[in-house]
Amino acid sequence: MDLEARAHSEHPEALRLWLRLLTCTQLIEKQVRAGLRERFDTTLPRFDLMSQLERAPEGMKMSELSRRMMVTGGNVTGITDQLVTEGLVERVQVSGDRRAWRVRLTARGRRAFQDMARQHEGWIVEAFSALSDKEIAQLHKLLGKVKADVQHRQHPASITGQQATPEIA
Amino acid sequence: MDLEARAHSEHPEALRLWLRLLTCTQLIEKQVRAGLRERFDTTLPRFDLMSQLERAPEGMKMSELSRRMMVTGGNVTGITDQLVTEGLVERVQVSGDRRAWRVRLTARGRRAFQDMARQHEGWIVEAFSALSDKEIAQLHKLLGKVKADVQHRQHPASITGQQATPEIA
DNA sequence: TATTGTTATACTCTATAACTATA
DNA sequence: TATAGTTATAGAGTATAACAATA
Repeated sequence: MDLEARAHSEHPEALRLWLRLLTCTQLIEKQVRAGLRERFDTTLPRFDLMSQLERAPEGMKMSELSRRMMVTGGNVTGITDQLVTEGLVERVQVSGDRRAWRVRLTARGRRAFQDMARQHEGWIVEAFSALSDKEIAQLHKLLGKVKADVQHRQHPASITGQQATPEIA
Repeated sequence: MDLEARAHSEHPEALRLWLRLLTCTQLIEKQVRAGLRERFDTTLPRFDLMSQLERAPEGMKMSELSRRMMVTGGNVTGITDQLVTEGLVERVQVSGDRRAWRVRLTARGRRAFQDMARQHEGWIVEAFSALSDKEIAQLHKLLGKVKADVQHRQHPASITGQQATPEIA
């Protein structure tokens, strides 16, 4: 991997691809953030945390949330505190380790999330409405290669292979 | 576009695609931000501004920078101020409109940018090294459809069609 | 000693809105 | 009046590091 050996503009296609990828993500992300703020008075990280918990009915430890959300632990504490105050999630003791918590959605949190998730899915479906089902699958597959490769390069020893982890990095 | 009519999880493929797109972008973006900070003590928005100027030898107005960078005008003022202080860009009067400026790279700014751009390109080429040239072209094309469609939906009257524009939004 | 989670802090990035100067 | 740019401000989002409690 000799970066210097790569002459400038020898690979302009990769660069153009990156700029386009970044633009697409930013465009969609801005729409989603605005929608979450306007309709549900919430933010993307809060929505992200709740969506992680929705698929873990028995809850998830702070450290696991941190890893999956790709942010450091202090931030997870802050977001969790907000959601606890609003009664949307709760901290439950982990039996056998009195340092750790499991965070899980409350009944109210689950209802609130389902409401948001339905709207959110509508925004996303609309964002990709220019693509056919086949094209969506193609895009998904190509990005899968990129993701696996980048993650492998960032965390060669990782076996879980699900998400990058700022806590480890 | 009846969002309510779209039953939950009726289009899980679009949702999965979005999560993967977001993850890929975040993974690469974190690498780029870290690299710019560690090696050049700079940030992505600063790099972005300079890269816009590199392709406009005669400079670019603040409003055009704002539109292309997809951020509001106040932020462009702040970033430009920093770069002016460091001697990397300069403000030039626009003849015929005493309200406006052209911002352009100084000779030193151009040299500094070329240095950063070479490294940056290396990081990006590496990030997409799992893809063949053909796959990169496919991905670029598919994302092009998404971009055009999302932008058209956000700014139906726009003729330029290059970038979303927070100043208009 | 190492790990889980919390606290405190600081900085980047961004949008909003009020403002000045000019068109 | 409208536009170009600036200023002031507030808030989201994030990382770092020091810390307490427990393993």
